Amino acid sequence: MNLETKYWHLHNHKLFNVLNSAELKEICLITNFKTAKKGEIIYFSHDESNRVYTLKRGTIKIVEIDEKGNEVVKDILQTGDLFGQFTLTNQALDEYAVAVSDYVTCCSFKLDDFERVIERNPALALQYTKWIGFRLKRMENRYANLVFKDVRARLNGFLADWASKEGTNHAHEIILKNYLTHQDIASLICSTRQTVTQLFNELKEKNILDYSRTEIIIKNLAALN
Amino acid sequence: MNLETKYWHLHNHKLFNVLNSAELKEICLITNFKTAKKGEIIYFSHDESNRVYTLKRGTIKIVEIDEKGNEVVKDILQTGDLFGQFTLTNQALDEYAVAVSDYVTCCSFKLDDFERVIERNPALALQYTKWIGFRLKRMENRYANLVFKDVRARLNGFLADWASKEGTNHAHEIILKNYLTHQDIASLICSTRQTVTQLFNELKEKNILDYSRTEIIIKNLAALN
DNA sequence: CTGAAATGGTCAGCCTGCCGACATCCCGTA
DNA sequence: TACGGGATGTCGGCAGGCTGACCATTTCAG
Repeated sequence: MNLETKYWHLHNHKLFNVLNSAELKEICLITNFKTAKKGEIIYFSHDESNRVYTLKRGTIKIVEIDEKGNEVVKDILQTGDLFGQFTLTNQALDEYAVAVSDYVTCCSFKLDDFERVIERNPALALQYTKWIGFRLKRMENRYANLVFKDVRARLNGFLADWASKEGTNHAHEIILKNYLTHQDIASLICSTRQTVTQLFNELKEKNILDYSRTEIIIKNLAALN
Repeated sequence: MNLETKYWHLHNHKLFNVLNSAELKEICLITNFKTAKKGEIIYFSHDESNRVYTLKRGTIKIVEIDEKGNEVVKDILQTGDLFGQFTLTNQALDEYAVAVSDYVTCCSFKLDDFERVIERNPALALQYTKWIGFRLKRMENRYANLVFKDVRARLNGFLADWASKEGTNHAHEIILKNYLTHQDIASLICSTRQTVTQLFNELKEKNILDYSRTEIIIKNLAALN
């Protein structure tokens, strides 16, 4: 990929828009680009040199693995998000990132290079710090959810959240393109496939939503709270 | 509190030791100090101007409150830790900090002031970012614990952790000064008082530990894993 | 010293939601 | 169009651990 394209890609990123064009060009030099199709694995925490990734396009999921080999979908990330060793520490949990949509594009930096850039750009540093702060807040929220709410409330909250992020309005209905399986959703809200299926059918019965394998139509958003 | 004392307080902090003395003196000017005794509340997220705190001495606990008024001990912090609006965003969960030990000392900055300092000190920015990253990692771990482990495993893990942080060795035994109630512990590992009591007695029965209201003596650390 | 409040101990009952098992449905591919 | 694998639907069983209830013990202020 040539520098022009890289420049264009980074230019509009919320994280890098605090940089002037000279600084941006400098970053372009240390950037690596990568593309992936649906189902392809983008990064593996243990067989990878320490890298920070930003997602330029598409949707990916981050899957965490515990000692016993259980897998849990830890996060769904959209365009603009960061993943990999973005905490700037090199001790990672066992996790990998996999493309959920087609045409995923992301760029990455070596941890060391990125640190050096941050050290020279205070505005970027501040921006980046806030970014991570956001992630921490988000994680704290998820934790609180798990502590305070039951499965039903967590699913409802998840759906409301999803709708507000990616839903498109169509005459009192909100339509969601569904790229997640019940298993994925279960994993995200920390439950099991069966329970999710059951709750989905319950919601359908109550006429709160309709769904198929490809989309979810929310008819009564208010009922999810 | 005079500048000399402030200077001395900040000098050895892991976060601020990347600054030279001129920079440090500058920070001293915007610092506020506060002391508290056991049981006193140090900060309340909603009736407080946005501030970042660092704990200079003593132990505190962070308590989170949900919409229904349920309280959960979110964290126990030791000397050197950060709390308050340290993510540099001004939207906080409902929480407060309360002194657990006597003679708690902490210093605080206004969010804006602190941001300005960070913007001018890239090294500090980097250090600070790593700090928050560390907190994020810790939070992710707690989340994973909740997802993967049952209550017994969580309690064992919690005790092992505690022992490694604050335990003092005495002839094959590890002694912990116990400033937490069963209720506190339950809250931290996301369980209930009764269950914690029950598990503690089980551990005592198996001769893995002894405990009273004031201390916990771990006799067989290995058995906790 | 005394009484109230906080903490710890114990138990029966029950409920959420996990687990295993199996049937069915959908969809891409050959 | 037939096949196979992944995704979804459904159900009974059951257990971890929460709930409420009550009492004993310790702590601490007045």
